[in-house]
Amino acid sequence: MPELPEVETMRRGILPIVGSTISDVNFVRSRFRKILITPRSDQFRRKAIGQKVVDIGRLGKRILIHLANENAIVIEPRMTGLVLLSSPPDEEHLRVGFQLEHGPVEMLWFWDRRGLGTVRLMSKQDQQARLGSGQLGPDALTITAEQLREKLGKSRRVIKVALLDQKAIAGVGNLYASELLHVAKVHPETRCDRISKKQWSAIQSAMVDVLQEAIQHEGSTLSDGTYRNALNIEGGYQNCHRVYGRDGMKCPRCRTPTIQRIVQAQRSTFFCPKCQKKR
DNA sequence: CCCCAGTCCTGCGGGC
DNA sequence: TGCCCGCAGGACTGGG
Repeated sequence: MPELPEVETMRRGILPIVGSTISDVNFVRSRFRKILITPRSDQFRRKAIGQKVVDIGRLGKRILIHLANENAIVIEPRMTGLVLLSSPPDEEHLRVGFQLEHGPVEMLWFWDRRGLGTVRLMSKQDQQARLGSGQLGPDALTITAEQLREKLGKSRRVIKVALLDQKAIAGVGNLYASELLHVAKVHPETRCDRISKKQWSAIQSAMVDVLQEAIQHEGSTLSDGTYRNALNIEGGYQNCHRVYGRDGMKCPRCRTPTIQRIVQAQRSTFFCPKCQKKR
């Protein structure tokens, strides 16, 4: 479930490798389906080995490891992927190992239990094609209320489902969509084209507040315990959730036990019907 | 354009 | 106790 706060925590965790040189790349054979790695191993290795890591960025739910040759290793953890500097939770789900030199650590791992994650080495052109505005919307931390309204304001989709559309806005996933709508006091089934200018501003500022707050707590580790930071330590934001996973429990704002779970686009949504009125 | 259902994948918890 | 099934939801795809 890594969303923007978890991926940002991973990014910060691996910042110490900036300045290191990649001395080897190994794709670990596992008994499971190979995760999606492009290009194939020999080409990947040729373009990555010997390259210095010059910066580590993030766009939405993707980590970008920028190399001196202007290529970038783009990691998408998806559901269960982890980027680690310390020893991984287990050996059997290790997917990629990057050996490093001239820096403080010797290895960067990509570990992924379910194997839905991807690791792609992209040229400058690939990055523009795959991460440009045609494919990925502005990052959730920097999009303005005006941009948000431009992107979604005419859509007939309901707001909670629309917030998950990475082409419109990058970084929000299922968990934080519920959380931010609760803070913004907007009902998750509100159609985008019925949302007022004032509400778009409330959504945008709630989004930034919730995501920043979650980053400060190093993300959310749910009961399956999968998500960890780069040092294999759990996040703390799960203890701060207002509505996610709390159906039947007390709303932290209005204090009445009204939190409800509904299903939208085959995904769980949690909200307080008292605080988040439908218009 | 939009929406929905199916797909990938593993681990888990509930029900019998 | 053991087995099966449904669920979790990142992104993507094909059909309507």
